[in-house]
Amino acid sequence: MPELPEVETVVRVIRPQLTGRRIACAQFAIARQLAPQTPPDIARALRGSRIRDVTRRGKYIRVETDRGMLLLHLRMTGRLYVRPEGKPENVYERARFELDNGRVLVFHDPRTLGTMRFFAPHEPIVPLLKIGWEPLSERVSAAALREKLARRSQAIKPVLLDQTVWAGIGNIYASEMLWEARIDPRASAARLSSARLERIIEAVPRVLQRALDRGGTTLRNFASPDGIPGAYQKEFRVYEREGEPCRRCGRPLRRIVQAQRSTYFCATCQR
DNA sequence: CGTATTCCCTGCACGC
DNA sequence: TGCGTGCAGGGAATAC
Repeated sequence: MPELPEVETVVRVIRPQLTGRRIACAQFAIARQLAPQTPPDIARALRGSRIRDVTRRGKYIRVETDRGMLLLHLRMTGRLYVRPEGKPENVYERARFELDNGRVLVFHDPRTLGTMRFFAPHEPIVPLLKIGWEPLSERVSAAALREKLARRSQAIKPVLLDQTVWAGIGNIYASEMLWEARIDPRASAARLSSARLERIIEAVPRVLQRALDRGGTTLRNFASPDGIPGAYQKEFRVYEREGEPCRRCGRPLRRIVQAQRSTYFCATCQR
């Protein structure tokens, strides 16, 4: 379940391992993860390319090469790491990129929900065109947020998951942020007061930065490419804490389902 | 346009 | 112990 802090952690580890390296060979096990492109398409495009940089935008990872950009999304169970050359370590290695230094970049993904696409130079990166603010680097005003939420009839929690508002927020941090901001996840996004919008604007980067400082969250399968698990799950205020006491008021936390996803909150101090 | 629904996929917790 | 069931969920596609 990589969200922004987990994806950023991945990028920080693999970036120095990849920058300047040449991709000697690319192999893909599951064509669907590349659709509408095909394994030979992307393999041909990447063979012999030089990696210039590895960056993040929202939950996307950009592997920028001199031949174009490989855009990766880990979805739920994707992992990226660099390992020594040799046999696949296990059956979940869905893509392998052999480097010019005897190492291999691996896209590891049991559930195969992750995606990979290649963009030629100057080709529009469509998935990134409509994506929203970068929570850790863009300062947002209450007026701008109000405008963005104006025609949204949904509750604020599902709206926080919409990547065209802020990019990088997922289900875990959305609940955590609303607890931090003391806002009811069921509140109508379009009708939030300015004071509440300001609290959200503060909580969004604060929660993500704290999680990033802990190396992200490790629940079932996330680990950074260097194998170090995240520690933010130890600081969950609400996520997966149904029935446990609120750390602010002591009342038992609740779980509800919004837009087919679990939301955790305190009905007493989130208003 | 926005919103709701379905689908993709496998590991794992759970109950019997 | 073994097995079936349902849930985990990001984003695309689809229907309305």
